[in-house]
Parts: sequence; structure tokens; C-alpha cells
Amino acid sequence: MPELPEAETIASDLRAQVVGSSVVDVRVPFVDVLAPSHTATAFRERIRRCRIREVGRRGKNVVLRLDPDQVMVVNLGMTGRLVVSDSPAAGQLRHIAVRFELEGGRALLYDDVRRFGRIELFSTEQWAERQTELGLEPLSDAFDGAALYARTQRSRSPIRNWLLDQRQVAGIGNIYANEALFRARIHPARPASSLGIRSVRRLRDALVDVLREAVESRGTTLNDYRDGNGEPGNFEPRLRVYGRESGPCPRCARQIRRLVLSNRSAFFCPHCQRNRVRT
DNA sequence: AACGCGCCCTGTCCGC
DNA sequence: TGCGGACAGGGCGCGT
Repeated sequence: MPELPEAETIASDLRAQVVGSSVVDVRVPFVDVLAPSHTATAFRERIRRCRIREVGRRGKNVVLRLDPDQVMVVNLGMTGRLVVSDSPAAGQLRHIAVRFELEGGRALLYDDVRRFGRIELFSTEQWAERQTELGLEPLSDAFDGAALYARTQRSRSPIRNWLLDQRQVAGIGNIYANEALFRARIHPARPASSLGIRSVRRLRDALVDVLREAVESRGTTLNDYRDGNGEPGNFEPRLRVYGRESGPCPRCARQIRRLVLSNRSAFFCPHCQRNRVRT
């Protein structure tokens, strides 16, 4: 569920509230959200008495750096939430999978209805190594048209599918992939390698724009997403095609259509995103 | 070896 | 009201 803007919002909310706090204890009601290499006991022993030094983001992952030196990476899957316990909405959580008890009686709660999320601990070196498997950061200086074009050239997958591959660009999920393709006027089924440099530059700009705007709006809440205080994001009304099948295209007013690519919905305007190759 | 598919799990909604 | 099926923002493992 959470993509880059949602992970970014959560990271900034948590940063303001838990940096400097120490973890005094850990409870793991649902072990299956821990990476398979962690038992609940070993996980608890590694985390307790650690101090949260920094909260950041890489792709869709919320990254907590701890002292003594250790990195806790949270991938929220579809329904994962990280909420501080003293937020008014914390009481509504019904599927708490991990509780990080903090000094002073507060807690950082990891809630996850579907339990598709994963929490994994790394050393700084291990995390650096693992990050080499993640692709470009869309909001970094390295994310320019040339870098994106070099990568799209190597794949014949439909561009919508390609954008979901975290090894290529990190942080894009189904919502923002579809929104960026609409803005760049590229049909979602176009093979990645069929895009010319001009299309790829438009796509790059569209991705940066939509992600920045969504961060500004604190993310998109369709159903489950909540920020670090348990509150929904505000970007949903600004979506132009995602979830708007049969609705009017905001550009030409024709009907938005849905198509299924690799078992996941793609939303597009058949008029504005016409450049489809025959299938 | 790039790519697509099924699956992990729970909840909601829609048609009958 | 109940029930079955489709669907949901992600990502892994598998087979081809």
C-alpha cells in the first residue's frame, strides 16, 4: 500500500516524535512480520535498550537507525502502519503486530491487517549491501532522463510493470505508476524499451511532479494508509486516473478505462495515452 | 535470465 | 441475510 510519498510522510512524522527515545522493551504478537531470519526473542534482544538516532526512507522502506549502530528497516506491505501510541487514532488499531515500548511509557506501534509487511534488522554494512539491490531514488539528483532511459532500454516489460520493479526505480507503486504514465501521456502497456528519450524525459518529470505533490499532500489514502499519527493522507482527490474507471478523463473528458497487466489494474485514458503497440 | 504468475492474509464490496 | 467471487497501495519464489 504505502509507496514513496506515504513512507516519506510516516518517516517525517516519526522523526519528530521518536528520535532520541530509547526502546525499553519489544512485544511481537505476530512473528510473521519479522524477516524469516529473526526469531521474536532474538529480535527483542537486539532492539531493547537501543536509542532511535534517526528516521529516514529508502524507496518504500521506513529506515530507523539505532544506537548502538544498527538499522531497522520496515517495509509496510499493503496495510502496514507505524503509529506512535499517544496519537488519538492509536486506539483504533486492531492488528498490532509489534509494539516497541519506549522510555516514558509511550510506544511505537506496528499494525498490519494483512501482515504482508516485513521488519528486518541489519548492520550498517549489511544495509549498504542490501541497498545496492534497490534502484534509483526518484527525488534524488541522480534521477534524470538519461539514467531512466538507460534502464528502460534494457526491458521489454510493459512500462507500468517495469515501474513497479524496485530494482529499477525505488518507491513507485501502482498508484503513482499509473498517475505518472497519465501525466506523461504514455500507454501503460507500452514495452519499456519502446519509449524514446523524449517520452522517458516526460515520464521522469511526471514521476517527480506527482511524487512531490503527493508528499506535499501527505500521501494517498484509499482505505488503509495512515500517517505516523494515525491520520489519512489528502492526495486521493488529486488522483487523475487511479481508481477512476468509467469516470471522465480530466484532460479530454472521455472515459477512463481499466486494464489488467500481470494481475494488477492499470488505469488510463485511451485517447490521451494512445501510443499502444499491438498486443 | 527476464518475465509473468500464484500466493501470502484479511477485509470490503457487489451481485445473486 | 447469506454466500461466493473479485479486488486491494507489495513482494517473494517459482517455472519457463
